[in-house]
Amino acid sequence: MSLRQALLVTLLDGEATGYELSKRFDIAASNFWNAQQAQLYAELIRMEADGLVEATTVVQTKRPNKRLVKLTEAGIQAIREFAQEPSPRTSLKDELMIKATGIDVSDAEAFLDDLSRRREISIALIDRYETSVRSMFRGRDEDTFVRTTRRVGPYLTLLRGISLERDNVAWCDETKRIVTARLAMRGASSEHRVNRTD
Amino acid sequence: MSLRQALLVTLLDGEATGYELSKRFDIAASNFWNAQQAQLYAELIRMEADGLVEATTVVQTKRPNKRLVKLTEAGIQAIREFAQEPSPRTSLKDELMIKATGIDVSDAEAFLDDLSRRREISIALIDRYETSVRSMFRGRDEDTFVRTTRRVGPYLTLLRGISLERDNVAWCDETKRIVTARLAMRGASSEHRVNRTD
DNA sequence: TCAGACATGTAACAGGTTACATGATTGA
DNA sequence: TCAATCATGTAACCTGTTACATGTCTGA
Repeated sequence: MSLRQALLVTLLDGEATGYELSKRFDIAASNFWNAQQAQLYAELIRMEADGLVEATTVVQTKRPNKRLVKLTEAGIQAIREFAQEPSPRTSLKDELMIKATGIDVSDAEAFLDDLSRRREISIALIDRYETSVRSMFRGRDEDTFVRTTRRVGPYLTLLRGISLERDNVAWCDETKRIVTARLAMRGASSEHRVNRTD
Repeated sequence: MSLRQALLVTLLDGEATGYELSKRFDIAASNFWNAQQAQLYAELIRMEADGLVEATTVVQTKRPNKRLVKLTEAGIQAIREFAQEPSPRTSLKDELMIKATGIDVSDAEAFLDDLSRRREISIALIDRYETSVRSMFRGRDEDTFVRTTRRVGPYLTLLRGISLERDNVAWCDETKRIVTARLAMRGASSEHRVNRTD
């Protein structure tokens, strides 16, 4: 149940509506957590019942009414308690890796398409994360930023996101190289590949 | 429902019992998928019903009987069909990143402990993955291996696993540096930190 | 005029986790 | 003798996903 904790730390950026939170989540937390908005609204209701957040309804005339959610002292306390427990290892699920494992029995073309799609997504994410870093720095260099900012947490996760996506790009390039080389070979000389003991 | 596909490609390494599969999964698939064994046995039963795998019961006297599971033609076909569909973006969930985001209100010591635990795990995984690569290569260099091996898929995912864990180590080191620097600062000079506009 | 942003929720279903049940064999 | 390995499964519970419901405002 760490969706709850993910929401709590996201609320450190200030109060928000469920709708805003789901966007903030997409931008700020996208490199380490994900959630559907249906799940998010449900969890917010439970968090309110447990006293971790407070909600005030803002009546709007031109829009549906909204519920502004903010952290309570108990919510901040819950973040501190969570920090005391050791974290399990990252669990990741990447369908592209399943396909990579099965490449030797599958169609290489479709896999290469998937690879280049993934590469583009990663490039776009790097750009987004780097823009976030620049706006956090506000002209300061890294050292000054780290010494003077009130919140360094979001910067740490952005660093991880950037290196993760750069690595993704590098892997896509390397994999494309290997898969294309084998494709080219297959056409050229199938006689070399008979009776291998591999 | 890609646990199914993850199991299918894992079975490309040859037939196995559910028990063996769960271990193989831990070793070979741990850098891109995870599953509980309860889930795995249940899925294998469904896969058998769908004709993707065949199971034969091996009677044992000194051990409980076991069911050897292997891929059918339909199973291999299912891998091919899966490869045709585009993959969604990776979904990752990393509690350590939640803690990093909340570091500014939490206890830094506990976080640093978690960091060094994570670092150790990553170091151990790199070692394990590199051993796997060496045993795959069987003395060949990368280029020769790629040109002559029957299955390059597992190598591709190992490459991703190695770079992922190296990156993890680098992030842990960088993060430790930043967090310790801020810790040291806090004690030294709180007057510098009053009335910042940040 | 039409898509997309704003805004909150419910219901049904699918997927994943934890605990339990059973019990012999093997190596430290 | 004690923990780990081999070996398969069920049941209860928790989490996560998809589809649906509703309706206005704003900008292209």
